[in-house]
Amino acid sequence: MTDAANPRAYHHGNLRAELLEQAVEQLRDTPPEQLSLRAVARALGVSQTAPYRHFSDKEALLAAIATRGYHQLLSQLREARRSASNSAADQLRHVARAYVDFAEHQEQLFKLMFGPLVQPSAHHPELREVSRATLLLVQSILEHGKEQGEFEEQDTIYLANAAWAGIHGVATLRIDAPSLFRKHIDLLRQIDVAVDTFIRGITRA
Amino acid sequence: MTDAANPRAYHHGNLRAELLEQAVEQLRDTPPEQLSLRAVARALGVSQTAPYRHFSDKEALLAAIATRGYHQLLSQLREARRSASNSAADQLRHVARAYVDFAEHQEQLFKLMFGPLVQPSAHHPELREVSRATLLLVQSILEHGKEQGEFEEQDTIYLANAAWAGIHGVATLRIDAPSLFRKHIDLLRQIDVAVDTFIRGITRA
DNA sequence: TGTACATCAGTGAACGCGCGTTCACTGATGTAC
DNA sequence: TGTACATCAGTGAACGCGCGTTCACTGATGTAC
Repeated sequence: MTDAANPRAYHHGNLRAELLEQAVEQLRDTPPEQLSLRAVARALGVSQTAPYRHFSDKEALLAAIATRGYHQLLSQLREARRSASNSAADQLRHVARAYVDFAEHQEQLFKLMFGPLVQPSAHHPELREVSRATLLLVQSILEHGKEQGEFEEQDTIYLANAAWAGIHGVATLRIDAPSLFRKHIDLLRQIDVAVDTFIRGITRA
Repeated sequence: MTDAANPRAYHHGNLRAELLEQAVEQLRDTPPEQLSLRAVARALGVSQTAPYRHFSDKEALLAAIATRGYHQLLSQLREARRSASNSAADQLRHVARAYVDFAEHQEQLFKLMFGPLVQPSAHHPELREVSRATLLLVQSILEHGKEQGEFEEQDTIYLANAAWAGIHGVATLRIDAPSLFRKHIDLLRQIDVAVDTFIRGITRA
């Protein structure tokens, strides 16, 4: 999102965008709880109070990052679905891979998005909306499967939640229990086993 | 674990046990990252350096708490399995409920156990062992199901991971995405849908 | 049973740290005439 | 085109905070004879 015509605006310019970018950068190896406004400003060579021109407080910065993260995740999931065939099962497999991939490559950002620091429900309508859209995507795939006669007719909400939980669980355990879930495990195969088992569980006989 | 004969030992006594207990108590409404050694000591009416008689540093305290947590979780899961019938499917259902129940009632402790603050692999062999035992319990149920001819023959490790991920995902989303996973959702039904779908996916035709 | 001594659990003052946030300010940019 | 002024983005010093940890200490408990 850097202004290309203004790569390093000096006094005026795109500090807001640069703050977001730098914060995401720092989330590459810093847990969200340890992210510090001062450190972000420092890395940008700007005074530690400069961020307050663009964000009312730290929480506002975090919320903006999380929102950005959800947009990114959502667009990657949509892209994954688009790249799959018309089979709902196939779409689910692709989306699951993209989801875990996102968590794998943006670990701390993923944690911020699903952590207690920023709660979608609070005063962030945009954040709320975009996080909801993620779940709706999964629901939509299941609906599609039903319409095509691929899947059994069941309560979509609970089923979608179950599917999402399975995917989210793989992503989370990979991060949170690496000693049990990383060694000797082929991640792609693990995802496929989880998704395929789920699909077999809801496929029309 | 309080020494019953010595409920409030004054100068000597069970400070170590009381520190653990108080820390767990504080984890009832404080995220693990915010748990402070000083606050624990303060709550016990003891000087802020007293804990250093019993734990070499903060991390040692956290590791002890996590170990305790795993023991507790493990024993509750075993109890759940014991209370189920001989059917592997039934056992899985009971264990899943106990797992989510634990996470629901000991949210912050659960996060500590699966968070980055304490890593089982490091210098905590007991922690490592007991966290591994949790996964082995799930594996054992699946093996049992195979032996009884209930379940199909498949790679147990990947299947156990998938089952665990599904359960862990429900527990985690319940905590981390309450706005999407709490309202209008009957938790018990949600668990059953997830487990039953999984079971149907691996049941012998 | 009594004394001398070692050990052990707890004290309290002090250290240095990085943090979020406030405040009054400065100097550059944009606008009206 | 030039001047007067308002606005806006950034500065730098300072605040108060709670933290983990160290240090030299004290006083109670346990042990040997």
